[in-house]
Amino acid sequence: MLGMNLLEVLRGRFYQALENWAPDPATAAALVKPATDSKFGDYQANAAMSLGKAMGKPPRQVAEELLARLKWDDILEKPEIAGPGFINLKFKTEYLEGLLSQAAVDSRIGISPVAKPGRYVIDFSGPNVAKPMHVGHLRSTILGESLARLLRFLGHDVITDNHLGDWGTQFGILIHGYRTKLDAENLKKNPVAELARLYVEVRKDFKTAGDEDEGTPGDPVQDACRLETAKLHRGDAENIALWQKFMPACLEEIEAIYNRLDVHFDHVLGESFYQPMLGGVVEDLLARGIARESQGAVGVFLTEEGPPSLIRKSDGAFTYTTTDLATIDYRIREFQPTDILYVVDSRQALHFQNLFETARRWGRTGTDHGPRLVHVAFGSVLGSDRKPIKTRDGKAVANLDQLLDESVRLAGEIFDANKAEDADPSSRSSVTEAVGMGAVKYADLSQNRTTDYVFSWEKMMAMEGNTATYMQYAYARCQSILKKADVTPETINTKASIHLRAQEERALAMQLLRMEEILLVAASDLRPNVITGYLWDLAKAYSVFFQNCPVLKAPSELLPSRLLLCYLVARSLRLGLNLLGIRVIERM
RNA sequence: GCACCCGUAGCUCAACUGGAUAGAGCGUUGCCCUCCGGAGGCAAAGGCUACAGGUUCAACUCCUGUCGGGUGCACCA
Repeated sequence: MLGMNLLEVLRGRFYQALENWAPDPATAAALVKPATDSKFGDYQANAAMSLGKAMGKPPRQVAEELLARLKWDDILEKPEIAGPGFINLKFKTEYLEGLLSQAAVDSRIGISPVAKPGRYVIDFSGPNVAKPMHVGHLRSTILGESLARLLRFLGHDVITDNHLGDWGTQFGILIHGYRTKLDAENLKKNPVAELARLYVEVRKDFKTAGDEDEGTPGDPVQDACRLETAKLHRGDAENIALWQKFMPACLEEIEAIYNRLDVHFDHVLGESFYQPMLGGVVEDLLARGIARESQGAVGVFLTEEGPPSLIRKSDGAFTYTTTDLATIDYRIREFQPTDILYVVDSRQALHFQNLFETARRWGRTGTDHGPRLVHVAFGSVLGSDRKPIKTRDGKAVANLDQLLDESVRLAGEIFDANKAEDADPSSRSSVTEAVGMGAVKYADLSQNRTTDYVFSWEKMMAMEGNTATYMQYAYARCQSILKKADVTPETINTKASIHLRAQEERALAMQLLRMEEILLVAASDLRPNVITGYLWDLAKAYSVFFQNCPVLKAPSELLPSRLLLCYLVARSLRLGLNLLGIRVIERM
């Protein structure tokens, strides 16, 4: 299945033409890009302008000489030079037809796995257990799952790991609640609900209503909770036993959300898992002179003047930096990854910068050894007032489970309003769940992760424009046509020859053939919104095709070709949505 | 005080990492249902890309400064 990536084909051709002729052929070949406007063709080569300077010739002359060296006539129409020296490239339609025919019979729709797979450890979601999950956890969870699916599909070895906050101060709160406010009966009947209740009840007694579990000295309730946490960390048998008693219920609660979101982890190694290793980490860093004592604490001083990263507090407790260092060490030993991705809020950028630098000094990573450590940062979730949503802002938005329920409820309204000719009432719950989850995920993934995310039901549930629902709908329409033509994935003639007569057919074909190129961009940038942008373009191209090219009523010589186009669109949409963690629906 | 991120149409966001006339959705204004699913399509209006310099054949993109917003900076994670 060679040669399906149009961009790579062209770059390869240009590289050959440039080699032994122009300086730095690789860089110049990389200047082959998708056309900025379809009226210029399919792709364009922008190398002549800069080469003109380097070679001391007019750019248009460089373009002409370059074209004379380029082998194009088997796959391209005659390239044209435009403007200051742009080379416009347009594929021969027969070439596109041939590639689509190959894609139609290929289980991966013609998308090749990468030549050199890496091994990625992806650290995402990482909620604090025993605290209700809220919208803030959504982005990491959704983004991480999508990146895992994308990299895996491209042939990389992917290891997902949920680094749970299962050793923090929230357990002090729970233990204190357990000792003072327990409803023993309820704990037996419904442990998840009772623990959630205890957490909320104790938090109500805090003097300050912040987002943090700790912070106000002199608050008797907080002091009591802190004491319980300290006892737990010191290895107090009673508190350890309580922790072990609480954990299954905590895990059960988050597991339910993950199931609903169709999110899965290969490993769930929380902070507690690394506790036995922390003392050794500190000792080793001290012994190597990377960390030193200061004011009773132990820290890594990365700059002369700035504050250190503490790895042991003056009370002897370790910090999350210590845990993260132990985690890096463990992952390198256990998995030998080429890359470790941290899908975490951009507010922790400084922490990761310091962490990665410390890991480097520790010898765990370097330019010639160890994994690439990447903080896949994303913006905050904001309310409609553009202020970050805090847990305590409450409302219907804060609690994740309620949010998902609301999304499904809204999807139900849409389902009921829809007058689908063959609506199947028995499928209502599965359809609304898929539409509801899809809407939430897509709204998030379709936005560049680096920017803050304004939470809006209106936008999330919008059924027009670039949304999950539109994609799911486009998919269902494809399926509907195939069904009416009485073909199935098993019976459709995938070997029928493809004819791209109308310009709408050709435009759709180009879009279909660009998927590999797009997925590679999405993967190298770790940005799923590249995929949603592609799906939106594909769906629009399909819609235009659909509007202008009858399928079922097509002339008999075109019918198999157009059916095959519908089939390929359906498969591409399904694949793209699947990489985003969104399910398709056969009828909706 | 220091550091990092961000200022793009009325609103929410793109712009494939330096390419041609900065694009979508919502909202606004017009069209298109005897037609495979109108959750659609076509068109119009809307911009000094915060501002001022600089680099370049070419700047939303890179550099410097100014203004405005966000976030983070020794014992929370």
